[in-house]
Amino acid sequence: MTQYANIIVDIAHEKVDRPFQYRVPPDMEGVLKVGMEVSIPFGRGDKLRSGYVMELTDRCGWDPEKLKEIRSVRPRRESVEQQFLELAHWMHRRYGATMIRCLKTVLPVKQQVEQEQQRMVRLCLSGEALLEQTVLYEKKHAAARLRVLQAFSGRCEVPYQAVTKEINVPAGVIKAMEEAGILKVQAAECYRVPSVIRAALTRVKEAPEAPPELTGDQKHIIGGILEQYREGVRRTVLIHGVTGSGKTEIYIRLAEAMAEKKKASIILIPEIALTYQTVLRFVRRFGDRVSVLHSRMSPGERYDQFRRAKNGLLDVIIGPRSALFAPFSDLGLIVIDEEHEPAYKSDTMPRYHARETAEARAAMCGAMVVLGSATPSVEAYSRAMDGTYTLYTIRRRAGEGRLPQVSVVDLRRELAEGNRTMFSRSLYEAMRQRLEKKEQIMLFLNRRGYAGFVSCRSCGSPVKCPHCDVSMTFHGDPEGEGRLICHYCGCTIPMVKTCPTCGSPYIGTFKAGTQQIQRGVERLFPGARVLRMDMDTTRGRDSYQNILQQFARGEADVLVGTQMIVKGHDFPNVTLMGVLAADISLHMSDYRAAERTYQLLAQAAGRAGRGERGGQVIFQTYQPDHYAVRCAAAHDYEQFYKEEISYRRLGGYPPASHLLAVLVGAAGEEEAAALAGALKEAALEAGLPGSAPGSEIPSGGSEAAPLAPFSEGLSAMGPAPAPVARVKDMYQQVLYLRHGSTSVLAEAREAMEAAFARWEQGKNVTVQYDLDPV
DNA sequence: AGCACGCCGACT
DNA sequence: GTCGGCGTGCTC
Repeated sequence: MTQYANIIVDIAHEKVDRPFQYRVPPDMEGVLKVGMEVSIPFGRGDKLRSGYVMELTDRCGWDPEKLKEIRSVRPRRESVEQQFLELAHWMHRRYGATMIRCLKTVLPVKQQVEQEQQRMVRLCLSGEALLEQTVLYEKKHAAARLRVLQAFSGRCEVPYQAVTKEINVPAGVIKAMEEAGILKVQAAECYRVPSVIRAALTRVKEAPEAPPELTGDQKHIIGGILEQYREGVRRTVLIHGVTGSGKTEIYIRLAEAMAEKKKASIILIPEIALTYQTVLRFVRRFGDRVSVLHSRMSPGERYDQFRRAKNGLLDVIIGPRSALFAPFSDLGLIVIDEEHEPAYKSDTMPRYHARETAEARAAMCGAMVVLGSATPSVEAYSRAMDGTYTLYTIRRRAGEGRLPQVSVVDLRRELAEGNRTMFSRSLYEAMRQRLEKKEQIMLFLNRRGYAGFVSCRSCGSPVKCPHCDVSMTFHGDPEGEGRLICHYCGCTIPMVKTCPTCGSPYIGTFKAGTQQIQRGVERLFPGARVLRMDMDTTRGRDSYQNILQQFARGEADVLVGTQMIVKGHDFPNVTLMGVLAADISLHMSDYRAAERTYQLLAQAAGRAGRGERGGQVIFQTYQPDHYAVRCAAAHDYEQFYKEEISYRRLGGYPPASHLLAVLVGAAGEEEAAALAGALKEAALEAGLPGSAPGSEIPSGGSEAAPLAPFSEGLSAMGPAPAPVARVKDMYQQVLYLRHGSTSVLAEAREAMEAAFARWEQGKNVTVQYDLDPV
């Protein structure tokens, strides 16, 4: 079957950075696997080069006569590259992106443009000898060589790139000159140290500080994890600890224990959570053996950190999900802080999830994964509940801090009693008191899921899809006629005039922005200084930090903002946190709506009263009885989880099953729908087993043990117009496939890929796959 | 990247 | 002629 192999040759140059096809010798069939390193003849002359098997196939895409044969399989190297190849292959199978895309995600090594600039050409001649050589070349009319010599006028080193690109000298000439002893090419190994690290290093030198005393909880957890590690158990650990419970200190101690064993650690954080304070704490303990990655770094600077990791100069790297691919050859620990954050899911192909990928990488090199969150994802917590993960819970905060008192205000009541403003009477009263006492206030407008959601202002009910139990989305002119669409199954109904639950006419789309709220506060409390933080006011480079610092310095009394104000920094003078419409995010047309709402509300509640003054939190909501609101107010994650997981089981949503989103794009609306329909047919008719025990794609032993699968067979929802139905004049349709096993979904994907290859009508069609989309 | 091929002017 | 050197194009 697999007579041909697509192979990438191990030459770092764009010109050959694509697969070449080779014949698989008969005796290698069955032995040869994707990811293996092989010896192949490449180019003229029959010198053998090394290459990596990208794909095995029975289709020949070249003149069969001209194909060369693989010579031999190279012995498996225990290198990081080998591990990453395996990891790329795992991603390819699990997430369905092309092998090359997976490789590029995993091996940032191929971006050697920057590194090329590091390569220097040095002149070995001087004075007399140089002059002699120049005369000789002039005589021979060796123009290229003369150009090289001229390039050295006034300096003794020239970048290699400058010689080949700018003065257009062939690499062969440089090589010949090097062999003649005129030049020397050398790679200058110098690393740029990120400025944050440099600043922290000076600070630490000037003001050293002893590591903090551990609390009982911390000691217990660190001891437990290290004991599990010593015993060779590599079960993922989930630390469920409220904000301020000292999780960072646990990560630091674990990384220290690893460093003692000469093993490296990767600390993943959501981009926004990386603060100078965190970096400083790590630098105090690891000095220059810790580094960071962040989005403001240039590709070269980022790559330098990877090189430091590869060359054994680092014990710890801190960064966003891409830090997962730091090339440590001896990795001991991967920490994922704020594990529930949606930022851990990639939004480009391959759409991998950092949690799953971390587990896959850890399994390949014997490392351990530790997750931390104050509001764990339902996926992670369900694994803790079924024993796949080890769970540690910290209920107390590390310092004196107490959890703030949360009160829930029913906005339906306010409406019924004639209050049509955005501020309930109790929020108004609380704000008045704080302003009088010169304490600070944060107002959080939960805008996630804001677009197009329709709900009743009398009873609080959103309009839900009759089939899918998720909120429907309004499409059309807000003032005129419109329709409601379910983005899971495509079900469409005309816009309702009265509430289907209570019959009230007060139903419609929610209209309020941070700007209106800012104006509202200024009108109600003239003299109050109000700062606003949202997408509009944080467009500039440092505006995000600037606004937070202004507020921290006490230059404003009220900070109004969207999600970005609930994560991050502590403001000891903030004693009131108001959430203006706690339930908005419940209306996202997404099965994760309740989970996201709980997380945002819990985070918001954690923002107030971090100082010794204690704090008050007010949730305004149209749905005070919803469990996400109720449980967040009571700081009761366990209760929230119980209600949420039963809803997921009932609806057959992850983690009770797995969903594969298929995003189809085409130039025409009909074509997109037709292709999506054809793919659905192909998947359902592939004759896939209802359930296939033991056939899961391995993911480091932590694949969800299916919790009472929703239904035995493969089922499909849709196709429906995608939430953003038209992107760059391409019509998008989305189709969902559901099954308890990711490997069955992978097979379904293969069937769809085959159907897609057959389609090719109009050419301008795209398909993207997204496993367990966020 | 690395190699061969075709081209060009210079010199035994 | 042919040799040393240059620039280009191709590699399954």
